[in-house]
Amino acid sequence: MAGTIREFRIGELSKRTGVNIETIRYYEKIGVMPNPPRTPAGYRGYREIHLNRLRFIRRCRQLGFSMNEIHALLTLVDANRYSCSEVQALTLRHAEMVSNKIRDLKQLENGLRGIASQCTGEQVPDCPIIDTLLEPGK
Amino acid sequence: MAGTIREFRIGELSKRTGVNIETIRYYEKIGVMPNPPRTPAGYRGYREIHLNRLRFIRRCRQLGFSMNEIHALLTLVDANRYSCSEVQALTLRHAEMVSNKIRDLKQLENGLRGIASQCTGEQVPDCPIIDTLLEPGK
DNA sequence: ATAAAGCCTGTAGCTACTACAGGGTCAAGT
DNA sequence: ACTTGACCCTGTAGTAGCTACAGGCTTTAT
Repeated sequence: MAGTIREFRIGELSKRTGVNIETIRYYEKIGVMPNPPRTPAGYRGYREIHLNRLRFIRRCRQLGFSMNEIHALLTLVDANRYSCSEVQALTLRHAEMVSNKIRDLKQLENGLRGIASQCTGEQVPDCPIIDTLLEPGK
Repeated sequence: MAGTIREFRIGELSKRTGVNIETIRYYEKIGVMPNPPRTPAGYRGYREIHLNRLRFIRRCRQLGFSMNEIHALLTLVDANRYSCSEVQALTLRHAEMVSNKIRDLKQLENGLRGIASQCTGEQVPDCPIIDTLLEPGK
């Protein structure tokens, strides 16, 4: 019983991870997922190890890591010579980028609400938003 | 003197707006910038009107509007039958999207800092971040 | 006269996928 | 045995919003 390793197809991998089939094949092409063994008919045969790896990737994506960053993480993991501090550094660097983006978006939102608040909201063809956007000056 | 309309080339338009040359031609191709008149040699000839329009577009982009949204705004402006309330609605709709994005990114940042805080930061090859990412469960 | 700077078109590349087209394979039902 | 439908395969093209050439013409300055 122990030792019985069940293989499954890409469709099952897709359903169990929530990553869609084309995306899995794409991950294989760009090298973040390994080339799995094939059946005689050419079907990909996956195992638990692939499931874990794909979940790892999916979680990283949900955390907003780029494929490059994920690649870096996986390289560390694959080499089995990653150190906690390296991974932490990568993570915090990414968190910095995220908080910068938040800051930018907040400014942007303020800008938008600011110009929108100047509108009367009436049905007149003369709008402070448009006027603002058309103003000269770089 | 008044009435002397100076034409200028794409390079000058680019410098005065901060939008680069290829992007200007791209905007022309997708129809947000008009086809300008050409010199006999085929050079594009721009005037103040183009400058204003391009600045409008650039500002919209800085405010995070998609090209589709900009297209919609410009169509309203071009038809000269826009109403302030339409423009305001479009702007507020966009502001909503921005604040949603901010909310998502904040969650994301919390997630990242949360897992990073579990690290010792030491040079050991065993990392709670990696462990977390490798955990089973969809 | 020539060299440099500027312009032209058109195509390919970037991210991270998604959506086909056109085909092969497999298991179940008749 | 045969057919149907679900599944899988490869490869290409599309998405957004640009950017970066390649290869060639024009204009300007020396």
